[in-house]
Amino acid sequence: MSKEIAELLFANIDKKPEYYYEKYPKRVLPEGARVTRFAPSPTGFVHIGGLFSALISERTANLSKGVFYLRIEDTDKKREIENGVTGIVDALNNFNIINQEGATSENEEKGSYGPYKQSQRKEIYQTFIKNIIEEGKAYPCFCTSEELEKTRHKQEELNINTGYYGEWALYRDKSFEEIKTAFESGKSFVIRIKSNGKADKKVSYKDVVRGELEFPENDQDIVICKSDGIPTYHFAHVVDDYLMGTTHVIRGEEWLSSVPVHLQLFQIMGWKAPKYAHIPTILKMESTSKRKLSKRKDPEAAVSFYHEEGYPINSVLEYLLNLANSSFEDWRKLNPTKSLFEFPFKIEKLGSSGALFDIIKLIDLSKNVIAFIPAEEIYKNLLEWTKDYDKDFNSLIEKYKENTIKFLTIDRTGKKPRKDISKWSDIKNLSSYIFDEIFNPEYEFPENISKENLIEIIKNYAEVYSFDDNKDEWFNRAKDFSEKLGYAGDMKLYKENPQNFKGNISDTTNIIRVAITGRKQTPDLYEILKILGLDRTKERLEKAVSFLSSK
RNA sequence: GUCGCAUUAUUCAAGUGGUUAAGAAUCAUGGCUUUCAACCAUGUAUCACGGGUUCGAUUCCCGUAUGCGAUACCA
Repeated sequence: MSKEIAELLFANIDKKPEYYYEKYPKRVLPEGARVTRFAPSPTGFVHIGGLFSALISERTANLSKGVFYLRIEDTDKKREIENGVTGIVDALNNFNIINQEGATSENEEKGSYGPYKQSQRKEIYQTFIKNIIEEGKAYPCFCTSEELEKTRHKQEELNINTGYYGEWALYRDKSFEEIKTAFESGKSFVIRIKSNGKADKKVSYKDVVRGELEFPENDQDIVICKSDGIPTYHFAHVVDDYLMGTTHVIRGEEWLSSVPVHLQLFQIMGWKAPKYAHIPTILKMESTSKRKLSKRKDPEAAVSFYHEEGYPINSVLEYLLNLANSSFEDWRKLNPTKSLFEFPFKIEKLGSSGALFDIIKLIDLSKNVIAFIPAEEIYKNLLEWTKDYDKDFNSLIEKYKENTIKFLTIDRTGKKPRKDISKWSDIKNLSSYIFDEIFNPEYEFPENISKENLIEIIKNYAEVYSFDDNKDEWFNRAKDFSEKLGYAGDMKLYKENPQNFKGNISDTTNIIRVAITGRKQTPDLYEILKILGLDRTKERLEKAVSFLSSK
């Protein structure tokens, strides 16, 4: 009888499972190689949690000499957005996460286990569905949503578990004739599995990150094929990951509760289930409660945010890697110059609790990453980034390429490079004083020095400054000039008897700094003066004096 | 309601039946420095709570609380 049902429902399907077993042979891979995938739905931008998951999958595959592929789970046409696939591919590529197989753009893909878009695999799913109907393991259900609703209400009244199971599974044991009548009347139907699970029995399995876990068996006759003929996620997952040879399913913890269903589905299909690794969600603190990063409220949820802000790719990747394996930090300390792709990442070492996204930590990490990038390379990145996000600044740094690089070089050489840049977008503000076009000083002079003294210092400095000094000469000159005006040139002397001086060299050099750059914090002043050149230095000093005089 | 997962400082976290409970960020204080940054030093945890098992529990067990998730013809 089940054969007739299968034929009735899926007359158009003429292939057998064997066809696909042959078409997609077992992968030939080295011992221990892991095959993983990133399987998003094209329903919006890529979430930072998605990138996290993709990174972990990619690392797990590549470190084991396996395969990482990208599968598009577009079985829900209602939620799909335009160019969703391109968005995903771009997002991954922007972060140097490259899939060996799968989608490469909206309608293109590579690899021999495709198609990698679920919407194009309908025939495959239906072949397997037809097959298990024939075997009597699945059946059509013609219930309307009203009928299902009614069942649910009744169950709620009786205070028992809701759902489609056991005696509540209305179409489970219908005769062929009844099914035929319903089918021929054109009623829409779904395909459900005939669950053999018992809610009072337990299944256990070993999760790669969480260890031994135990759940009640699934007793629901869950839907595997929707009325539009497209399978549900659950069924598509089982078929795809089997045929594509996935060894490790890495996904968010929201799937944990579905594991019994998936295990059961594999068992029904007669296939060996892959290993599962359920990774924690990335959360955000809001007032006092933790919550999932939300696409609507949190700009930092979208990976494009990091791109737009100009965080280096590696900063974001290192941050995520560190979230995944906290030993990353120690490794990085021991291997400051190695590529992050050499880090012996272990999915087994993942924590299982949700981590708060900590942008302050990201910023710190990013400063460290940028500190070790040579100036020329920073310049290249900056040029690239400003091209997309700050055209004006882009033309400025192109025009003054040499000065920009010189500026970026200050305090960047040696073992302890300056750590003041956390993202490309910081640079404009940090460097604004070397470009006359955007120099707009606020003159944050120290409060404890009188206006007259400030003017005196600046005017005198304009007279003694010599462009040709080397650094030592320059500093000695600053010392002499400070002492002449009554400021201590030697900090030790000053600290012993501060009352003997009007101030110290730190005051005078700082005043010069503010006069030249408009601000209190800058890298090495000597180098800045070198970049500006003699004329502009004088000009700046005059400008500061007239600013002060006019106050 | 039912089921599952989680809980070590402000944050990320390592780790163990007996330890001074790693490390990193943040914050605070001090030091060094011509400024800032950096750097150095120091400080910050009754290991959620309550019971048990044990000579001994943060670690094992049971409850409670809180958070998160699942309970769809969404993924």
